[in-house]
Amino acid sequence: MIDIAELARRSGLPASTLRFYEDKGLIESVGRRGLRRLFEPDVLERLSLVALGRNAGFTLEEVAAMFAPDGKPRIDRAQLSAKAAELDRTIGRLRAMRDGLRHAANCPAPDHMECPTFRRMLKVAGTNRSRRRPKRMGAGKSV
Amino acid sequence: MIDIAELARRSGLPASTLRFYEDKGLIESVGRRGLRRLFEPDVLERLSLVALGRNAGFTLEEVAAMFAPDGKPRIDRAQLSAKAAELDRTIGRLRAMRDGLRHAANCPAPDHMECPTFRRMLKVAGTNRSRRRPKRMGAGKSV
DNA sequence: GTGCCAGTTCAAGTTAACTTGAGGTCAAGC
DNA sequence: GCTTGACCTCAAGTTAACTTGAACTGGCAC
Repeated sequence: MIDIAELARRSGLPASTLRFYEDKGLIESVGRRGLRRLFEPDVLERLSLVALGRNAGFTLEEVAAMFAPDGKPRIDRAQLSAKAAELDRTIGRLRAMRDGLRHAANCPAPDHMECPTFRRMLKVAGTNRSRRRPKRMGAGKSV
Repeated sequence: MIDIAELARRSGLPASTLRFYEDKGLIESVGRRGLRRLFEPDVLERLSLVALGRNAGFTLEEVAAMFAPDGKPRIDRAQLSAKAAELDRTIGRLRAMRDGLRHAANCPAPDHMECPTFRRMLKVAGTNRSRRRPKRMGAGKSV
């Protein structure tokens, strides 16, 4: 049984986030001392799972859905594969973009618009429109 | 001189977005026919540049700053290099995550928590916390 | 027993990048 | 000349993931 301050310290997450996560059903407190929440230490593992899911690009809602009602992780392999494939596509796009940026940074052309590589990037940028992708990247402190 | 409907059609962006972009200083209209905005056709290239920047992970504000007051792109090579390096780090993280997801999707362990690879991912997820990264991914329709 | 301070609740604010809605305008077609 | 519908403005709403603020509470040290 650890209190919220302790959990915050050990997880590196602010207490406000822990309350928010509890509200969202991502973690559970097991009681109170006064008003103060008490958690089981294994919530730390749970928080790692949440950080992992967020890192992989899942939304908090998706992460929440990955826990069975009993609290055990219930991970859908097809969903993981799908996310892996999505990451793979993202990686491809980012690599092209990175290479293009590097080129542009070193390109001798006085005006970028005259550089063929730059113009090719422009074309690529104009392709592949897919509306509304969340895709926030951030990790979680060591837990 | 094309009107906003034409620009919307050719850029694939809704008129509301074009107005929004004008408001943000990303594009400029050169006049009106009645209330209706009129644009020079080269705004299309400008929109491609915006799409490119967004693809590379710049915010709209950063993209706006890339245009000199005279309207010509004024691109900071150091900034491009920095963004390339940032993309490179992101790519590394995503690759690790993708590989981990693939493994987890195929892992025979009955409970993911018993899989060493999965546990390693958990550890990694717990590292590398960097607050507030926007990182929206989306492209722009052919322009 | 009492005051402190870290906790609590709940609503509202934040950021990015847009979208939506209400109410208004006007060029063009009939 | 009148209707119409696409465009206009401006404010407010949307989403994700939190943070912040105001008002309150209660275990613990003294």
